Amino acid sequence: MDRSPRRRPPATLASLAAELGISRTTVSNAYNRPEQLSAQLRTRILEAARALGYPGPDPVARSLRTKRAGAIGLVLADKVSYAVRDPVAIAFLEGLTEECDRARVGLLLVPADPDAEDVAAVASASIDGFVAFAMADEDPHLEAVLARGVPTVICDQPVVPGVDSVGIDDEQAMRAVAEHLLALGHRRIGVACMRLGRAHRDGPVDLERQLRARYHAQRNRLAGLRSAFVEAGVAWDRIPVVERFDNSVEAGASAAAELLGLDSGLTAIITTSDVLAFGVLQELERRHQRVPQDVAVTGFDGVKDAVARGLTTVHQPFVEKGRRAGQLLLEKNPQPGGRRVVLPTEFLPGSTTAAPRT
Amino acid sequence: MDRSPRRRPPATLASLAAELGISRTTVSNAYNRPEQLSAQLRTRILEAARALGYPGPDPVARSLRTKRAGAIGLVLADKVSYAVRDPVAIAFLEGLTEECDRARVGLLLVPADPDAEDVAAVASASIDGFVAFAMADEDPHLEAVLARGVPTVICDQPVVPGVDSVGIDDEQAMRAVAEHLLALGHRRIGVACMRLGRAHRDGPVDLERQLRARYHAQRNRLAGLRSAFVEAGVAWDRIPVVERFDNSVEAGASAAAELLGLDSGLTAIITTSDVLAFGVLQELERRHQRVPQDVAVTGFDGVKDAVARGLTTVHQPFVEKGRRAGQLLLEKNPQPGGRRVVLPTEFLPGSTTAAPRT
DNA sequence: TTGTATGCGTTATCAA
DNA sequence: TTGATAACGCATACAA
Repeated sequence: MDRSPRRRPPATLASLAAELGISRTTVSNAYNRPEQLSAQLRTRILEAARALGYPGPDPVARSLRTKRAGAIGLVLADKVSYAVRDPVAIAFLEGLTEECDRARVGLLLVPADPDAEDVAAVASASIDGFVAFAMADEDPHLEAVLARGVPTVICDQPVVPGVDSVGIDDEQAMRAVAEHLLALGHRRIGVACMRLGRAHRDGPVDLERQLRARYHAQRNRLAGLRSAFVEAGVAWDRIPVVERFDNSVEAGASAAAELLGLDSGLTAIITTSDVLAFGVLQELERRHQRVPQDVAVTGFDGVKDAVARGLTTVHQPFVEKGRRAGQLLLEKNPQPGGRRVVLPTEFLPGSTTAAPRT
Repeated sequence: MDRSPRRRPPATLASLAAELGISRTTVSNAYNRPEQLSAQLRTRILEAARALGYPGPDPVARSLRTKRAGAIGLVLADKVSYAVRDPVAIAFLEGLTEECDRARVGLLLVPADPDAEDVAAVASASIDGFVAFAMADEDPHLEAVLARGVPTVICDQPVVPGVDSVGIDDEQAMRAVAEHLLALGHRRIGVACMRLGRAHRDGPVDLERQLRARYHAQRNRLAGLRSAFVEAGVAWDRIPVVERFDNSVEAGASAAAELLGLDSGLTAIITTSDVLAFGVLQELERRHQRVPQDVAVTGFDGVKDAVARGLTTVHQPFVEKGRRAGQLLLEKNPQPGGRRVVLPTEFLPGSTTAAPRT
């Protein structure tokens, strides 16, 4: 990544000025303040620049001087490639990039691999502000973001004093799902949730781990289920909960298999993401279990595919979430931080839930 | 976006060193070369940093000094938000971000609104290299990319001497579609293509405009159709071709309407993207025209949805395309530019094409 | 293990 | 309309 066709040291503003026998200021103005010099001189400068292979003012040096990078950074709890693989992340990006376009700033996707404690990418991102999306409570990458001291908006994370945040009421949203299934008469229900900590771990989750979950959204969604169950007189400790590190269809399928292994008489499986729910559906189909007759299934997020397939789920406005995050970060007249935006969710009953058979 | 809780001028490496009565070098080492100083001193420095609110070495200043930004830029022929809306762009990003993750660099999405001649974002992006994706031949943003003189890989664009490129054989790929329909017996065929120039323009396209199309992929796909038709003895100038600026379902629907207006006896509609094809299908359904019995439809790209819906299309390996672009740009041992990667495509006959009636 | 000196390439300020 | 000067904040070669 360093093949340059040049010989001599690359031209700079200074070398160009020297060559022309004029000052650096004038050369700088030729690029940044065209009206500050005669069109004639400007043309001469630009031509000399071309002749010398001067590519124009160095962006980094300019940023150093102007204290503007012209970009904001997005950090999420995973590799960069996750951001363009997960439908929820993509939808969030849709809203966020809309605001970037409006403000004419770039968006830097910053790597934050949960397997790596390597925070360098966060510390060395040349940006004017950060959006942190769905990160674990003590993720060092998150701490690095906060430590940068640049304007920041956090999403789907616990409130941090003085920092703007955007989110939903996960607990309340998930209660709707539980109440729906309970009202239908389900009692033997399994739960498949996403990662609860930064370490790879798949398997059953005890109450202790549920309460200590490091991911705000997962913790609160489980809490919503728990309180609804308890209120309905269903012993929560009888409800099998399994965790999957990856939020993938495959993970959902294996979670379903594990749940049915724990209790083959389950009449419903609740998941904390639509993607996991797709996996559950897949596994049930493989086992020739009918949905919803044999097993009811629910998701969370309300992504397009889920709605199209009639999955019972909860819609959260992820595009709007990204948009609001962008607005908070990019607004013209900076406000003091610490604002809190809570977006509404909507329970979407679908065709994957019904009353259990007798 | 500028709310800082600080009073005095923000701390720097120098001010911190001064405060501690040590040299800047040592403070720098505390961050970048921990093994170069005693753990004790290092701790003292880091603590003082925290106390003074010093967020660590400034990334921009560091980049200026080290000549590394730790990020690459992606420029495509549209706003940033397009990159996360179009399924092909998303898939390309999937491959590209994989390589970013591997190389531990960030990805900067650079705005290049076709409506704006504003090239500043490209000129001022702090990056170590560029990927240019599907840009118009004389797009000023593309010229700005090339002018930057940083390592660059171009995708789905005409070869530029000395610049690495990745692409497919659009002409050949599209020929397969034409030959398929011709073999089935279709003769009255309409074509819906994507934008052929940077200016907004929807409507019929004459041969002149086809030949002068500024978008490499569109130009070649049309050429592929043309040569196949001519070879089969079908007069190309009888084939209605309509253009749509937006690559959207709505655009596809309106293109279908326009084509049927031009020739209500069409037995097949060819599109140059799956997304447009979805729109065509939608419009045909609205008109109670059956596919493929009344009208056959083809797409291009082979996106997931298209395959799932049985659209007759051409699959191109966009994920691999992004991956290869990333590899060329990020490889450890830089090679001289000018390499050319041409990826294979695959014609995928589906259920949306059949012989015309009678 | 620590410090000194220098330069990275630019823009802002102010004076001419 | 143009130019001189002074930062911007840091890392590196080299000396101590």
